[in-house]
Amino acid sequence: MSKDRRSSLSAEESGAGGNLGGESLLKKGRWTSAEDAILTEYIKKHGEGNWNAVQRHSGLARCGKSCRLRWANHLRPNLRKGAFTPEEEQRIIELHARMGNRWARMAAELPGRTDNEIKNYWNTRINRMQRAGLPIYPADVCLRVLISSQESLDIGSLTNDFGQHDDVSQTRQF
DNA sequence: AAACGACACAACCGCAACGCG
DNA sequence: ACGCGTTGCGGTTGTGTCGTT
Repeated sequence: MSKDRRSSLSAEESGAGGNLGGESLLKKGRWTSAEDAILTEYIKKHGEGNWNAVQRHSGLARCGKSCRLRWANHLRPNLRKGAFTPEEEQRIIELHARMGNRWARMAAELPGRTDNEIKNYWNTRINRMQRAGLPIYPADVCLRVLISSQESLDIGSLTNDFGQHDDVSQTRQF
């Protein structure tokens, strides 16, 4: 089912002509360092945002979506690359217990980390846990989240704040 | 040394939300 | 109020690497 797609994705080194065959002239697949340089240079000059304009004016054969993703996940400054620290892992588990699959929100709580990174980490972790028959959330995390969600509920009932109601429902899962 | 599976990472797709004319 | 283009998010898939058999 996916063979054709696979071959088009691995066409990176065919360079600019990589996947230009279809009705669109936009390239797909892995980014080259040359493309990275063009995108970085463009954003330095014009700033972030307006991604379709990036596509039109940068000379890149990439759709705006792809440019945005590349910038957000790899090129923007202050990105933390490398493995998650134990502290970050702990934080992710807690955040997921509270928020569920709100990757972008979780990324906002972890400076320098991207939603994609967190999502990837979580998905492989989930797979591993499920295969091992282990609980997804450690007991101490369950407890801590439960406590903090109750506190926020109390606060919410006092201040009539919006609270994190779906978070509470998430905590019911375990 | 080769085959295989698990894992980590990168990127695409579809959809919903948003802003603007 | 509505349509349209743009953006952001979450899910999914593809690919490379590494360890195990």
